[in-house]
Amino acid sequence: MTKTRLDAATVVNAAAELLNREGPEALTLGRLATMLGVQTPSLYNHVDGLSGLRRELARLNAQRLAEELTEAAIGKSGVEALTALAQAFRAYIKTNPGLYLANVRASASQPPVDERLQAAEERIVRIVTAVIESFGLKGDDALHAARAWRSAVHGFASLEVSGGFGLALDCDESFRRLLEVMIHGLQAASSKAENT
Amino acid sequence: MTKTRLDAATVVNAAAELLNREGPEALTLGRLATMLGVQTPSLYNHVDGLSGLRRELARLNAQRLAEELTEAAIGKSGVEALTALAQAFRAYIKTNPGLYLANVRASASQPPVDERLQAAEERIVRIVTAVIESFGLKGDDALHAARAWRSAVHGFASLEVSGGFGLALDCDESFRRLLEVMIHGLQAASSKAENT
DNA sequence: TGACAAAACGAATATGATTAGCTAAAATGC
DNA sequence: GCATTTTAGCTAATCATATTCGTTTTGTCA
Repeated sequence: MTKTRLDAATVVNAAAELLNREGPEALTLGRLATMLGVQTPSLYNHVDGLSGLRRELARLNAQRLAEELTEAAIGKSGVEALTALAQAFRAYIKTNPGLYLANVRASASQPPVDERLQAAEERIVRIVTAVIESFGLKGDDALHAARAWRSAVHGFASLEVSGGFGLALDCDESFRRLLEVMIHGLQAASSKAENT
Repeated sequence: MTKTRLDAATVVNAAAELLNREGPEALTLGRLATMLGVQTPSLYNHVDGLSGLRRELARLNAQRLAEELTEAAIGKSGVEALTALAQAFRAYIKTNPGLYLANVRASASQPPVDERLQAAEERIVRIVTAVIESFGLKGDDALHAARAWRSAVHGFASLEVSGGFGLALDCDESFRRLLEVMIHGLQAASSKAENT
């Protein structure tokens, strides 16, 4: 077991783990360096400071999520695909709460978005839209519906992991019902779109 | 116009404004002190450091939101109330993006929650639940439906202000359709609950 | 007016991010 | 295999920010 040298991926993965385990306050270059058995300035050989690290984390988050969603959707369509996608989405956020929530920020500020981040985000949109289309919606109807579906699932899981649901009411049951509501509503939207 | 002395409310309001205007990075005690024409340590007379300030901001956010929702729901019921509530919720987040998003964190960590924060959060849950009940749902059915509704609206507005909707597709129209989907789905859930 | 309490201040300290310059190890080219 | 070049890592120094302390100023009110 020889001590291998650090690389960017190792640094970013360790940062993601720290973020998930101890939350945003804990993500400090010092902590990260200790975790990796190295001095703080050495991290600058692999990431562009704290803000560069945050950019990498945003990319990692989008790529991991796209990965999970892709896998969940393979070989399914219609209601089955929509349900599988929703469950994968929620499971991802529960596994990566810190990483996921760290990337929900009031943005519209950094126009030069990372290329790989943008690619992964487009991939996510494409997967969701494709599944929605397998549901009978096309064009802008599908895009609006994809936004609705994503809002519901993202919103539920965000509130869940951030403790927004105070009450002692079963979250699994709530999620099941949310999906029922969305599927009913989308089916109605789908019928309506056909009569046009 | 004599120079009035500072108080806690002024400090917290200024912090909220800074957060909304320039985002979480910009919220620093130094910036805040400059903004208020005072030296940094003076702020400690009014708030308990940066983490105390963040607690106050969480409370302010919940109270402002509860306020807006209450006002929007007055004198309405059923679909009309649900729609008004959703629009008020979205409008609130668009007006207070920094303040709102700063309080979506992976928590479940600080058990000694501020009393006024908790009161305001309960108030929000009560308003939403009451409106859902005016829709024909009772007991746990109403609570699950309230979670669903809140997930959808919170999710939509969060994604909207954080730039999560990349495409150049009208957000107002997407929101209108999201509400249609939710209302359809909740009506279906309501009919189903009646046959029990 | 005089005493008390609250607010503000300057100075000092601690932590964390960042930069610079140096060294040693690893990769590369011959 | 050896010389050159690149790269990772280090120490030391600097900067920004949060926080504490003791003191001074400023309002309040008896």
